[in-house]
Amino acid sequence: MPELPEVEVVRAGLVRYAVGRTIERADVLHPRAVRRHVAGPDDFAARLTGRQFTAARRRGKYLWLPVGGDAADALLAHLGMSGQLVIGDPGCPLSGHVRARFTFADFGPDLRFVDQRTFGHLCVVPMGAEVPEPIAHIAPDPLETSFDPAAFAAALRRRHTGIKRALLDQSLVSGIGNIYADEALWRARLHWARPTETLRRSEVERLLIAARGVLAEALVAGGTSFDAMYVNVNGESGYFGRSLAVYGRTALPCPRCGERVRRDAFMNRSAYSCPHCQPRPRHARW
DNA sequence: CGACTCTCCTGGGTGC
DNA sequence: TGCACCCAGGAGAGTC
Repeated sequence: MPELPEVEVVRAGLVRYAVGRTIERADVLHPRAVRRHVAGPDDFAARLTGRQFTAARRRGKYLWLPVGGDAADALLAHLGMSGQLVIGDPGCPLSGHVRARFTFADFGPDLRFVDQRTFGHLCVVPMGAEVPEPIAHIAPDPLETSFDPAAFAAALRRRHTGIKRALLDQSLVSGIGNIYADEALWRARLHWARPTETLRRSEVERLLIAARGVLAEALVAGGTSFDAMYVNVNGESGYFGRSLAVYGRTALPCPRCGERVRRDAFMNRSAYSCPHCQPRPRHARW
């Protein structure tokens, strides 16, 4: 699933393969892909046709590509669970899950938005501020220079919820999803249901170091892939999956102590942790 | 406003 | 073999 490292790998690929190119045609192949573009698929395509991608930016799991021209607009994208932005040969037939395609005036490789589970989306938004208005509520991510660790620690301890739920809240800290939340908590030796208001400063500090570490290492590895669900713009998979300590490793040994990894039901999904390194707190909250 | 649940979607896996 | 189910999960809408 694309989280911060995977989205950043895609962003870097877009800088290389899309920025500087002029869109000749935008085709929406599945209306759901542009459901957040309220004016509809035709308007979406019209707003991009003939315009040039001038940059590729990211905040958390959101990507946007400003387009040059009369209006200051940007193509905003979220990959959801299974979304990919990949380059392709315009002469080759499109696979079944291509939801949108952009062809370029230079007749070079096209850009395809592929999304099997259709949780991802694209829209064209006005670029007024530093960050597009629809994602103004998304907090900086832990690798951004504008990320304020002290403000994060204070906000975290004002919350009354479980630490994992807080890590997944993109308005508190962005870029972290189910995989890296579990991995960061394991590194920091914190249980996922630990109440945020009981966290000590030193524990928040440990958690931030853990989160930054796991995100940075995954980024270097090109992201996490379990299958072809996540790929870079060239269709290649990352290899961080082999470095995961607990995520998806039910009953396998904890790399630190050897205890068997447990899987708990959490918010209609899963939380993976080590029963020894991450003991359940007295007053669990989730 | 904060905390929390529900909903959207597809295809691979599983149990009967 | 077929079919009903379950599961993966990001984030916004909705509820209390």
